[in-house]
Amino acid sequence: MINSSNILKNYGLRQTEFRRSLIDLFYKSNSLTAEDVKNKIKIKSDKVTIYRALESFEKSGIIHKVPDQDNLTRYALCESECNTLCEPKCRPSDHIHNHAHFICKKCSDTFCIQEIEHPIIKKSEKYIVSEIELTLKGICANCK
Amino acid sequence: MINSSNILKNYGLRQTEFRRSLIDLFYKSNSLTAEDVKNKIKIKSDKVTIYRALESFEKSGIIHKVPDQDNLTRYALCESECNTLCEPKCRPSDHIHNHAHFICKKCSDTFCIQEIEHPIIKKSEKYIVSEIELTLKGICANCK
DNA sequence: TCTTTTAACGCAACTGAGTTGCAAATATAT
DNA sequence: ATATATTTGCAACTCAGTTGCGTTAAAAGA
Repeated sequence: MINSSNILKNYGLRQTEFRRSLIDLFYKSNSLTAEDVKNKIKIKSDKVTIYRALESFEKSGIIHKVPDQDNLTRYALCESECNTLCEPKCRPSDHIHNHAHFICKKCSDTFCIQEIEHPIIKKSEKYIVSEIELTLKGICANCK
Repeated sequence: MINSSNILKNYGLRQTEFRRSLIDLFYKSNSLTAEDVKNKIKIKSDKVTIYRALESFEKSGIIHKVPDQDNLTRYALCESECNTLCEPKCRPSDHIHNHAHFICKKCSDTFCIQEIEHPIIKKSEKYIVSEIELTLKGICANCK
């Protein structure tokens, strides 16, 4: 069973109300910016605390960055495979990111699309590719 | 023949030393941020002037945004098809962007890869896709 | 349980990209 | 030459994200 206490424990992070609440929030959201967190989280806290928790969660591998419409820093737990791997623990390098992201131009909601995989890029002699990102923009189900 | 005066003329923009020089700079560069412009351009000018020229060029269709490593606003003339279309004039909607972008993690240089095309995304009932972005990150030819 | 260690927090002040308002300068049209 | 509309420069601002530092509190150890 996934719960915020276990996740913090598994990743060697401390149990605080705010951090448990932040993990719960991520499990209820497609993706979040620092401002989203500030607006949606029940436990009031300083913006610095929010930024540092996000940074800490990312370093640990609980969340990772996803593209954002307005060049904000946006994070997500993302795909179900990720979440599954996160039990009991997974490091950033363990994450599977071979899927596309969708950005809604109306509501800015940003989520993973499991059913679209990255294209296979054949090796080049010119450059070395270590990451591939495929982003679709348009109108999401809620907004259309 | 492409030259900065003609481009400004074609797009109905005014002939100023700075703007001619800015177009020349774009023809010599893969892509540029406002700061790149500030550092590389010969004609000294205020940052506001740089931002407004970039905005104006983008609206006209001379340049367009490309992804950036550090969430900065980055522009490029981009692909040869684009440049060709830009004679005598092309609007933003005329640009062909069915190609990938490469971002070098070492030097942050960002350029189009003509030889890699966007994957074909089949229509979904859930969401409407209006733009596709394919970005590769890694080490460029100069840095490896 | 008490003490020590160290992660997490909050406040204030800062940085850096990008923006806005406005007046002055200058390119183009008449 | 004069009127016009665009471009420029300065100052002041906004907003996301960061840094320094002293305090609080969770976890580890005796």
